[in-house]
Amino acid sequence: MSLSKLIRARPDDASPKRERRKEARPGELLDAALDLFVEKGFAATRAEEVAARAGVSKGTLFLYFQSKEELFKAVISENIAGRFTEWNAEFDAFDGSSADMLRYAMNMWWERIGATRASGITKLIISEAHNFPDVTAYYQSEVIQPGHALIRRILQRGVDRGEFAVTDMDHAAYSVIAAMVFLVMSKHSMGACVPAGQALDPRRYIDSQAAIILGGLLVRGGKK
Amino acid sequence: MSLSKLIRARPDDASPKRERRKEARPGELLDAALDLFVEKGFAATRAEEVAARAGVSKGTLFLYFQSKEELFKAVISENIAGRFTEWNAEFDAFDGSSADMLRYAMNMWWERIGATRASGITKLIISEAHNFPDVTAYYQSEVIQPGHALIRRILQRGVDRGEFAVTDMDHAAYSVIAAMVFLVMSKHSMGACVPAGQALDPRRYIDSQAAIILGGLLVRGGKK
Amino acid sequence: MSLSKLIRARPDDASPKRERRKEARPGELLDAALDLFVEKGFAATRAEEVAARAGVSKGTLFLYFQSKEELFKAVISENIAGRFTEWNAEFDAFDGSSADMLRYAMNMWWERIGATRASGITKLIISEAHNFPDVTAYYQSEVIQPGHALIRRILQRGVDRGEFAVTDMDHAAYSVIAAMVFLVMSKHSMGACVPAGQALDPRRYIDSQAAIILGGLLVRGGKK
Amino acid sequence: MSLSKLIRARPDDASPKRERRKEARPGELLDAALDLFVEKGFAATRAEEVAARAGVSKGTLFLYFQSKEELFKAVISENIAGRFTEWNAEFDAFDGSSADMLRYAMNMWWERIGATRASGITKLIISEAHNFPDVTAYYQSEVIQPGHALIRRILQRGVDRGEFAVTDMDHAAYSVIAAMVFLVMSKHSMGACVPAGQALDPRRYIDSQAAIILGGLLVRGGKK
DNA sequence: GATGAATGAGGATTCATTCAT
DNA sequence: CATGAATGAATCCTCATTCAT
Repeated sequence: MSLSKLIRARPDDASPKRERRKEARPGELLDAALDLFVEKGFAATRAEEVAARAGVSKGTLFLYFQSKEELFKAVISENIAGRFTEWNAEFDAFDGSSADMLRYAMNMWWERIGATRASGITKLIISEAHNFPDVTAYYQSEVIQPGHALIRRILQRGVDRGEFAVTDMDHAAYSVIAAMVFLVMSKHSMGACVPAGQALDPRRYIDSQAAIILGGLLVRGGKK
Repeated sequence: MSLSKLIRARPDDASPKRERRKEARPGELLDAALDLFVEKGFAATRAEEVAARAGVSKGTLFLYFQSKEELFKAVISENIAGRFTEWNAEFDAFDGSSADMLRYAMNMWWERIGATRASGITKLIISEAHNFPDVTAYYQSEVIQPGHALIRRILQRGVDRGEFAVTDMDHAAYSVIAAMVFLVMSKHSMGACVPAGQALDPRRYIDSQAAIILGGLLVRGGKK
Repeated sequence: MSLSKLIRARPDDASPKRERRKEARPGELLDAALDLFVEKGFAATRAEEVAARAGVSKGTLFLYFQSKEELFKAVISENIAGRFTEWNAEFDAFDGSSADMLRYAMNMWWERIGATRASGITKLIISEAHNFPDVTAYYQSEVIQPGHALIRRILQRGVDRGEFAVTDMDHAAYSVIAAMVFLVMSKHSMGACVPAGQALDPRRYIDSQAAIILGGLLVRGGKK
Repeated sequence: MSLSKLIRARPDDASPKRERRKEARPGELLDAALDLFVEKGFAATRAEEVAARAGVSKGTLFLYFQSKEELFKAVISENIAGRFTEWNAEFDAFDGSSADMLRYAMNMWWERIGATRASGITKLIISEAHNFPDVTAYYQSEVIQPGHALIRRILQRGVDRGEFAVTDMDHAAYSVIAAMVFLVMSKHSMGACVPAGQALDPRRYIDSQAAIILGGLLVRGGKK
């Protein structure tokens, strides 16, 4: 065994660097960060690993992001928070019944968030938010609030159009959120709480939850 | 210098430290640990904090528990794992219908676990299990397995007595677990995912979930 | 796994206590200490282990010995230092030639020290003395000095009786000590520096070293 | 908050700390480590002290060496293990009699190891090997084995050329090693076992030991 | 005398972050 | 812009020693 083998070549578990792209972009860092945070947890992911997976050096990460927490916020922004504008616009243009709109919203969430890597963010927030108050605050104001607003908006539309009868708007919105949270949990974390691997079918779960929720909302005799 | 000079004549001098002592120490430590783990997370809680809250020094904690992880396992044992014997005995003696038995089980869980500090353990496992494989393994074998067995046992009893028609035992058991996990999450972690504080009424949630589950289990025309 | 198994029953590796003798004596502690110190090293032996092997509690050890270092000194005293009086007396009474006296001394050392557990003390001093200055000082004054004096005394007797011609007394004494140190090292520590297990025959080594030393001391034509 | 706000515009503020940097760091650390390990013992030397003597911070040490034990191995490699290749080459080219070769080897060892700081390593192994099995194993395979092989090689050459008559190769090799170990011990550790400071003359000791060993090896009437 | 519960100083190692190049 | 060498705060755990009982 030679001396050189006894000297740390490189920080221990720096993942195999992908081919360095000349113009390493913040985007690649965000990508790598999302993967690693979801895979290993936020606290357990080392900044250097993120940099390595993005094919840049540790220093570069901090060139673009002030801190690991800011990186997390940016990941949230990139994958969820920053898309509300687009989603809101989409709903502005929606033309069908409010029941369809709600079903559409829930399915769209599944397609664009729930079924994608982005769903891991929700899991991360649930798991680790406690230790990172800044991130929690950011998530509250940039995701929870707009998300809740979006749902209320659909419900309000139903009420305004005489389709829904809503007594407690918050509670109704909450039912929708609960379904989504539940799907995320069963996808990411329930492993530890469930013995075998019988996964829930998400589409069917969404449909059945939507049906239950609408059952409680629809004006009797009104349009479906 | 002769041997006799090396043997001490009398205690040297009184230092300024001494404290009380008991044998209820482990209990006090487990108590403090549960509180702090739930409040701050397992990883984020320092061993010394646990000791301090129990009113002892750091060293004392390690006198009773080999490591922080062992302490966690002991917390799990004390609050959940160690109580399955008692619960199993209770169900041995249960006399009513299997539907009542299931409702009773779910409500009992809420009273003894869900509504108590112990529910925090489930949250901890969901949040941090990933980083502590030993603890996860312990929880799997000492909580998940026996818990699952207990539920299956109730379902099997229903089948054996002609009350339930169960096609997929695992899936049915899973529905029960899902309800409990959901309650725990909404109590401990959903804060981050829900805007206002409209808490779900756990009793009603349990009742409604039990109704839904039983709706899928009961033999038509059979005894309720 | 029950809670009680998760709580440390007893300090980890406290050896199996021998049957507690009603009158645990310092002697048993010294015995246990010598064994353990030689086996594991002084620093690496925990006070509690010594106590356990002696069948008493940790507290009792400190009742008899002010500190672990004092215990070490007492071990030295008991096994080596304290026996010089007896040895000196023995040599006062010695009647043969000085060459025989030297051979006798070297062989006696082997029988009473080198071949016994006590030889481990020399090894300990060589290995660990550096970190325990008090012990070193004690060993110097209670073993090295009297031992050296004893050897010089033999040499001086040879000179006084016209048997030896000694030019450098210290150097001559040193040759004797070197032989003994070498035997101890080869018995206790050389393992790490020697590949196979071809042990040196100590008796023959002593004889040959004695012959060499005497070859340098004896007056030509004088009595052997 | 938009994504662009999360990306840092400029470095925040200059903190009051910065130091020099090089790539000769490992060497400086190995140097400092050898000094301190020999001076205070391996276990008794704190990692931070090594770093401080090398003029760097604690963290820097662990940047280059995975652990204190790896640092020790690297010290061994740098000072002894890594030099066997060179030594073997030197002996490949040796041209004189095998007796000269043996004398040369012993003297060369003294010059390059025995008389230098590197000799402290042997002492460390003898003293502390017991508590660090990994280091012991490394030393065995990287120093003891090749060293023994080197000596046997010289002896075998003597036999092959009809110069030596060797009955027990291991025992002969062992005699050579014993001389070297003895010198190391008298230099580093015997202090504790010898009263005054009359140091042995190493050169003369080596010569006399070589003579004795060769006395037992040389074929009578053969070439010297 | 004995006990053993309690203490707390001491040290290796990790990793986010900085900054000279 | 990018690098990566350097930093040092933070934390678990051990074990000699004390002292109330």
